[in-house]
Amino acid sequence: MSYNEFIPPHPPETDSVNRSKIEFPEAYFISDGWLQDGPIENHFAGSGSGSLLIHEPNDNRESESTGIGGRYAFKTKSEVEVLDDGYRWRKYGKKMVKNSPNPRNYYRCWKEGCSVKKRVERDREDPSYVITTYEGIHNHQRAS
DNA sequence: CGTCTTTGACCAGCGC
DNA sequence: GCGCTGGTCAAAGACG
Repeated sequence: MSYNEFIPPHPPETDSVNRSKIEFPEAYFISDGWLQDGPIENHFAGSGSGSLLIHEPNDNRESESTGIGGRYAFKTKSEVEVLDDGYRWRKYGKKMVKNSPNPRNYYRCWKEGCSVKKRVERDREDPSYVITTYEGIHNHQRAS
């Protein structure tokens, strides 16, 4: 298993019946510095060291079509905060946030027309943890 | 030499 | 209205 196999989470298939259900058909997350394979919901259901912090699906139809949608935050244990997850990320900002001695980094998907953003920040309590927030949906396949 | 990060400045929203 | 705070821009430089 390598970092190249990591597929960032993306919003679940919209289910008109039960929107609150969280499904990540082929998403993975990082735990203890290693990639875990399998659906994210399985890991979060268990007692893994990673955890889903927030999940904010966007019910706006317009945003569904444009690919700008849900927001997902993950708290994972990892040495590195920037890794090759199959997408190319361009760092565009760094900021010191209040209430934390650690900087927060801002990344945007390299692909033009794809407005997916991610935000990486170390846990204030335990610096060995990294909090990653994904925002939006990739409107393209993973590009090497 | 091209690509990507760095970093301070800039901007917009919000509370006072 | 003003200043703080979080988010973004863009020029310059690091790095292979």
